[in-house]
Amino acid sequence: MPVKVKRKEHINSAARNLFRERGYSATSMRDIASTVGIEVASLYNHIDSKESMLQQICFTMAEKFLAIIPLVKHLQERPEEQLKEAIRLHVLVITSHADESAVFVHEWKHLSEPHLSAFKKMRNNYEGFYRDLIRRGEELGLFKNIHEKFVMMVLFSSINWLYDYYKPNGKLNPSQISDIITDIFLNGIKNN
Amino acid sequence: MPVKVKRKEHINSAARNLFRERGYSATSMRDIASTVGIEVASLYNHIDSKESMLQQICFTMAEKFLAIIPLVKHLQERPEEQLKEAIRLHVLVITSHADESAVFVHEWKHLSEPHLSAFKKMRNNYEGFYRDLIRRGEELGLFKNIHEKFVMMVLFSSINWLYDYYKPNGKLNPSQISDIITDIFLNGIKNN
DNA sequence: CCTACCGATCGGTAGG
DNA sequence: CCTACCGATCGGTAGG
Repeated sequence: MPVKVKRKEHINSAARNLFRERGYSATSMRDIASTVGIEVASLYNHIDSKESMLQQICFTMAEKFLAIIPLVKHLQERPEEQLKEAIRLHVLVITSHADESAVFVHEWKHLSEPHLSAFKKMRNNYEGFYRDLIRRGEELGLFKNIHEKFVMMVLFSSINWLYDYYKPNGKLNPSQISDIITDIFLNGIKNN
Repeated sequence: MPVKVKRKEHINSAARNLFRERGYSATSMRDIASTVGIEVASLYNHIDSKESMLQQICFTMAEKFLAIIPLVKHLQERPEEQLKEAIRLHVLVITSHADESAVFVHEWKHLSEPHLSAFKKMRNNYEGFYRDLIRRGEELGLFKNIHEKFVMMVLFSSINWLYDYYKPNGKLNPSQISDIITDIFLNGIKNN
């Protein structure tokens, strides 16, 4: 990898990590510079601005999540199996990008317009996909009849904290994690 | 209520709300002052510092949550019923203090020492109570045998986002919310 | 990639 | 409760 690209990646990875640990607002460009080991001014040879780094993280992750939708739809199976597969892929994205996932979940509100609106739109699309799956499961009598938005929220909140739990060398690997989540969640909402 | 107390409460409520909406770091004392309708300097006749307001919120909420433990233990029932009651009370605290709950969940990391350590200790005690309940349920064969820390995390993450969902005039009241959460969660972890 | 520097804003204080 | 102000720090730029 060229030296310049490597340095840029170093800066972005420091930013990701600090944004996650301290939050976007509490992280200064000086923090990032000193983590990387260069002067603040030098950062700007590689990146455009503090917010541009936040944008990159949020939108890259949004795309990774949205890419799950066509993969799952392509399966053409029942809502239960589709949901299972969607959870499996979602967990894979989170566990393989823990820092970025934390920033995606918590720091998007610091985006400025028009990025903020664009981000919310993408997130709504993603959530809508799960709501539809849940609604279809309810209509087919597979799931209990609960307000889909509520069930969707329970699912997402159970899943979106995994970046905090997951450790690459921990007791559970991504596959075991999604199995357990799927087991608890699907048994929880299953009719009978 | 005396005028002075009323003004203080006004300041604290503005702070709670802004800390929740924008985050602690992104909220300035000038934001709080202008929401209340006074000058920044005047804030300091009522409060000690920006962090003192964060401390007040975090520790007041920690105490409200910890107060649930003796109430539940006093019941002397099976883990399943104790867990159900704990969830009911936890949801009540969150739904009746939505702003403070959001701050409690997300902004505690901006506490300085020794408050930060004290806060973490209280939170660990609270989480430990739920882990014990879950472990006892597993030992009695009532719950599936899953790593209790993981189950505890799923439970808390499902519950701690409720401040975002709950609207005082929304479709579900606190009692319905805890019924659904309990239903999904306990069926999810129940043995058969 | 650094030195030197910018205007803006930060939390907070003195003094009345 | 306000006017006036403090030193520190912010994101970012000019110029080499």
